[in-house]
Amino acid sequence: MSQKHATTLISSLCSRGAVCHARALFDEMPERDVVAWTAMLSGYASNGLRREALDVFRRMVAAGAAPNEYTLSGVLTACRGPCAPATAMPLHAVAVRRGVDRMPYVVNALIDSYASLAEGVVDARRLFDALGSGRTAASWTSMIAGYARWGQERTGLRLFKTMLKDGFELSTFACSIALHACTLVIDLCLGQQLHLQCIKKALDVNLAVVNSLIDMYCTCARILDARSLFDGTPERNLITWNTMIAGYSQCDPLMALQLLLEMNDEPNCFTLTSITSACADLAALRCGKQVHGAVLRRSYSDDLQMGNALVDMYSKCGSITNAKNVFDRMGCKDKFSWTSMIAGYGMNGYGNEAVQLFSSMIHAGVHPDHVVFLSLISSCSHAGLEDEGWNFFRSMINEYNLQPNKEVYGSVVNLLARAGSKWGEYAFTRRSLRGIGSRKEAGISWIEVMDKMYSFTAADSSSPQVCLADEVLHILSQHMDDVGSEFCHIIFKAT
DNA sequence: TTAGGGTTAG
Repeated sequence: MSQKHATTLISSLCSRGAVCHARALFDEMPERDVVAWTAMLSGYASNGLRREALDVFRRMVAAGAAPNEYTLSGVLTACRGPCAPATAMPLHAVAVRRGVDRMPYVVNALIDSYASLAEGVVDARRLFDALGSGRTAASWTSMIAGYARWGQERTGLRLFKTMLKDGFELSTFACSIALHACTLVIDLCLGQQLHLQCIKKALDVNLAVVNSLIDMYCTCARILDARSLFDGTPERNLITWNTMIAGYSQCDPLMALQLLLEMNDEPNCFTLTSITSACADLAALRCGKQVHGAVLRRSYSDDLQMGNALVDMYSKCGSITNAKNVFDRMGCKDKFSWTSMIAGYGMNGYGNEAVQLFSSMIHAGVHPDHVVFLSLISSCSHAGLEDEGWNFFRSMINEYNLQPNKEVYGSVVNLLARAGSKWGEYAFTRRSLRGIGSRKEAGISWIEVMDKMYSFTAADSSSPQVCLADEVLHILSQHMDDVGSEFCHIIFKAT
């Protein structure tokens, strides 16, 4: 077999996923030119075998074969994202040395690789700007996707509009990325405009576009629009099902379970995470345990998001021992894992455990946010740990420089109101809160509410909660909507 | 004979 034929065969085998056969053939080749090396490494890269792709590249260089523009764009594909086996920079240097760094495919692959890391977005933009009129549709989409990926969705959407102004046709790629950006910033209006454009240009037959549309409608609380698209799609893939199930798990958990039963595909890790979350919302412990069994059978236990969802589910189902078991077995934990477990302790009345776990979290080097403090203060409130809760509130502001949001204020008010007879000990409340500064929420300053509560308490310390009730309820009825629920809970209990 | 961009979970 000639080298040319062998190379064609390697490429063909890889495109069908038969990478091992391709590699066997590659190893048997007596001689390999740059095309053969490139076919092998690109084959690995396109099958997600990134380390292998990079390994072939290194062996190729060691063997003295000179990489060309095809090689560079192939190996750069393997070097995207935070888990990439290498970063773009050394490959960029190779491309410069070989004189191929300005070739369109190579530049686009470089933009894509740089923009796959948060710290590389600026470098990607520099390359993108330098391209000028040499930009292709792929340059635009890689750059827009880079912005959307790293929290600069608005910049991405502005670039998307510039792209259209510059005369580039709306492609399925650009459209799905732009829709994803709309989803991230919850821009239903732009999302709907894009939907209309999709219909006009017949892009709505593309599954990635449809999936992005479904996701956008689910996130923008238009579940019926999402469902109508879902029902109207003749071809659905696992992502379509997962997106719809995830949408339902947020607003109609029973329907999420129903959809799982209708699904023909084998559920994956994404599916089971959403289903676990649906079970959590329904407090359906038996169902949740079955899902956990399915997770174990499929070896999804090591997945971080899956673990977090299971901790949350067991916590909300009141099974704190199971929650802790899952938490302890998690090989890798993030902020959400700790928050779910702390909140789990709190909602099940284990205030001391929540406080201890917070210490462990700090010890583990995880930086707390509003949600952690909200869980903690709420845990302390439920467990009668007023002093601890109040100290956490102060530490949130003074040590961690976090401005309390309305939920945290609500929880603190709850904490103080529950203190009951100890209320007098919090005489410093008003002064301390004044120090924080006034915060207007829904037309009323929380400080004003706290002031009111304080003044009524001071006026009749024998029955502070009852005294609070009428006045606070009056304020709430005039100015509060959803944020008042925590107050109302206290008030109804007190009166 | 070798190369590119997109969509799903807490």
